[in-house]
Amino acid sequence: LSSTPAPAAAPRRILLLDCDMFFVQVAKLEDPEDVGRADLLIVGGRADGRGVVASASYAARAFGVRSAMPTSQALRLCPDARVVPVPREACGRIHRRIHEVLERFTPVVEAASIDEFYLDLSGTERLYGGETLEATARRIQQRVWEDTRIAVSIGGGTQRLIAKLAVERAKPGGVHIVPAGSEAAFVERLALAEIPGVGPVFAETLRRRGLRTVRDALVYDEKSLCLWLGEGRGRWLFRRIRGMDETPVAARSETKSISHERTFAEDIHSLDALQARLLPLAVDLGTELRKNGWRARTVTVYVRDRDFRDRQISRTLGDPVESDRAITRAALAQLQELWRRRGIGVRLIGLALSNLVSAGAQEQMRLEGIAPPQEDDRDRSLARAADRLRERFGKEALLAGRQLEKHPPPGE
DNA sequence: TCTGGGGTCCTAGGACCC
DNA sequence: TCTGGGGTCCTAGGACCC
Repeated sequence: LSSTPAPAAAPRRILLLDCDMFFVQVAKLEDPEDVGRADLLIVGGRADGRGVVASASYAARAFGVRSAMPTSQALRLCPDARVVPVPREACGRIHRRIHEVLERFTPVVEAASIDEFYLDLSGTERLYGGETLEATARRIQQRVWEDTRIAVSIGGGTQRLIAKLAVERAKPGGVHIVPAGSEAAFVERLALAEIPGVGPVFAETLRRRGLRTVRDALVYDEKSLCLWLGEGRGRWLFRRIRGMDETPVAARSETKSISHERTFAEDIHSLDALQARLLPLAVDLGTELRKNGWRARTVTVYVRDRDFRDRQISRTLGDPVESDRAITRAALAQLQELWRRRGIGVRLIGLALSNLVSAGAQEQMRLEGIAPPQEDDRDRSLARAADRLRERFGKEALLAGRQLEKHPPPGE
């Protein structure tokens, strides 16, 4: 170890901007079914009742309504609430507009989710005339409101973890900055379950060790924590409860996987019916894959059984594929195998594509004659032709013919 | 009470190779 | 005759987040 101390780096200036009850705000702006003025508003139901709350207005929360709660339960707590579906398209659109606004303040913007953005303002002190981080945060908040009519809360500090914890203090609609040097003291007051990344299961593991608060855990050295929790989680927790988090803010890395899943109004008890529900997922995912210029090497089919058991089969193909034909063929085979292993009522089916590669960059280096290719040029051109037709005539134009016969589109 | 949909990351075991 | 390590890739399951 060197005896010369490294020069102290200037503390970073990181903000986390969090849109307050984002789905509710977007729903009110879009005003479907005239819910703009509804006080008691729940976003995220489903007509068949098998839905959960994505977001609820503060007035509805006063009745005990919470995110991820079954909508049916929420309506028992708050019978007068209006329920609307998540306005997906609008959420994406407004997300992108907020992102654009933030990029005017710093190029280092990371979208952490649909409604959260990290900003690294390190090195902008001179640009902003020595303005405090708090003052900058308030200007950003004001500008987002003016340009998008979305109210946001902002937390700030020298690290992502601190900004994330601080924003909880800022809600609703405020700004909370943790001064440099007081990170450890800020974290010390918390319960372990409040640390991002400590979920219900981990919290219970810690509780069984007698650890409930950060203070409880601070007395143990790294070795003990690693012994109890394993190397990875022990070290992770040791650093987190001291407010240590060097993770940089960076634009999100490329997408790793894409997936679609569908929960049925009623459990499905036949392989035929399951296959019919899998096909549109495959076509939608294939379309998305090709639109982004990707190919996928791994296909995963998963189900949630009637008894809430989740099962999956994933297969990695010899070559990455992009055609509906190849995706569908793999997916159907995997579904059959899932059904063979346990043919019980199914409430949800899902399909995921991962191991994504860019179709352009993919080297054509496979060894001929080892194994038949998963798809050929004809499959790929067919899929692309189908994409063009769907673009012109709508999604229903080309769903598998069998599909249309069994499930005719609603007449109008 | 009766549990959505979209993701990321981690772990552990087995296959396979050197 | 009894049993190496290390590395990578794949698979299944699960925790966690919004």
